[in-house]
Amino acid sequence: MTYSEENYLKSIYHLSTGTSKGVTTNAIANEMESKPSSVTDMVQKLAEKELVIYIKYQGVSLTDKGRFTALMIIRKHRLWEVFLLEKLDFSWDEVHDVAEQLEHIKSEKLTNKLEEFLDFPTKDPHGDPIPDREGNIKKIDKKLLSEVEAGTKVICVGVKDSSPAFLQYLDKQQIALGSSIDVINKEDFDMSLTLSVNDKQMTVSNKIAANLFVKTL
Amino acid sequence: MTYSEENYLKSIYHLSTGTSKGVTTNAIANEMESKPSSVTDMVQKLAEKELVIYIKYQGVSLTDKGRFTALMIIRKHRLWEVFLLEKLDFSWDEVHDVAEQLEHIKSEKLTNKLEEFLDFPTKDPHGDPIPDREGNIKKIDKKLLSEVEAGTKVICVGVKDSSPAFLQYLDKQQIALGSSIDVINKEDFDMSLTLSVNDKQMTVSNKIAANLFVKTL
DNA sequence: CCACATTTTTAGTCTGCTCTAAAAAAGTTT
DNA sequence: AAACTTTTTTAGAGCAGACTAAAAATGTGG
Repeated sequence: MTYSEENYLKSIYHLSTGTSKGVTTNAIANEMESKPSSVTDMVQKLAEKELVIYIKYQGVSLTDKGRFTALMIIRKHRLWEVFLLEKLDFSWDEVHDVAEQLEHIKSEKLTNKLEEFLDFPTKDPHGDPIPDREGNIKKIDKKLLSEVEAGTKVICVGVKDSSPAFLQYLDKQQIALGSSIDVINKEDFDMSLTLSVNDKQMTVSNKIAANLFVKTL
Repeated sequence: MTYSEENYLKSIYHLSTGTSKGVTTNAIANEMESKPSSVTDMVQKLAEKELVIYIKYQGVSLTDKGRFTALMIIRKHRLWEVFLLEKLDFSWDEVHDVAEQLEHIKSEKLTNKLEEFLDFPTKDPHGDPIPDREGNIKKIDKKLLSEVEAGTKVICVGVKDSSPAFLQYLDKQQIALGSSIDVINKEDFDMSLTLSVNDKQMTVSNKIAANLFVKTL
């Protein structure tokens, strides 16, 4: 299994959660910042290895084997993110790029020992669930902060946009995973929200709220 | 800098310590389990990047830039070995293969944070010194156990052969880094040694003794 | 110092992954 | 359903890294 094949499987996995239809070559090329023709090539190779099912002009979907492989890569990625944040004091926005490299390290023992060392975390620093060693992944019920009614108390469980700019904004506002958020008011005019986060009052735009996942209590 | 280029630099570094002459393509091919013609190709590429000095038919040597790069890879390798052994409970013989992958992760911040997390170790689990972030590496004065006179007390500081078979043998005999070894007798006939290790008496062959580095007190 | 063996390089080929440009299929409009 | 647009695939080519086989340089023994 090459570095490149692993990245394709990961992208296909991410694109196929939520839809039951096949993922298009264009979508994959877009996600991976490559070209559709390159995707076609690689997807044919993955189909030969029985990691995906590929029907010409119809898109791609993962086989059980392919899905498991993808989940193991995601497992590694998210475990390393936890390690970087909790043990090495990386910040929320710095973990992704390094984890992108670490996810390709091949050693089942390493992955499982790391999981143990971290005390079997179930979520990564962005609030996404970590698959277990059998490839089981829990769906976390979460909604966007922008969909919450005024007067509701919620807890921050993740982000939709994980760009450094957004994550740094959240750091600055002291909004982190697990932060308790009280929606005080929702302005009809621009859908901006007045919040109370850790007893500090603030106003955030609808764009911010539409990128923050929360859990109602 | 590619994965492959890094491995070449590392090999050239290891082969050039001890000799002042250029390293031959044959020696590199041998070390890397590849072919001399492949080495010639790569070495020319490294010379263009000013990482090595290469004179046709005369061998290769590292430039300052190349040596620094090699030392940073070795630094990462050895820090990861310490991490695997101390934090994840890997055994002496299991660390190498995984560290071989981890040494290629590109993030200066990761390396330095890892070093800090491990409390700035100066040696890896095989007793080899860890270069600091400026590329300084301490020479450790050590001799082979086979060269020690009978009646001398020494401390185990490293291994010459680091094959799993040898390391597993040492584990079984409970010989580890830092073990105190008392050379009780040296048999003239076959040069085998009678030792006292942690108050346990044992006999080892000359071959064993010729692969164990020790420090006299 | 010539002949032979060894080492090292060159030339040409292969594989994996990517790309551009062109062709083919699918989807959309009217 | 024909004409047009978009998506997707094919064809051909490039680059990195490795290899084999052959040629060139070096080293060595008589």
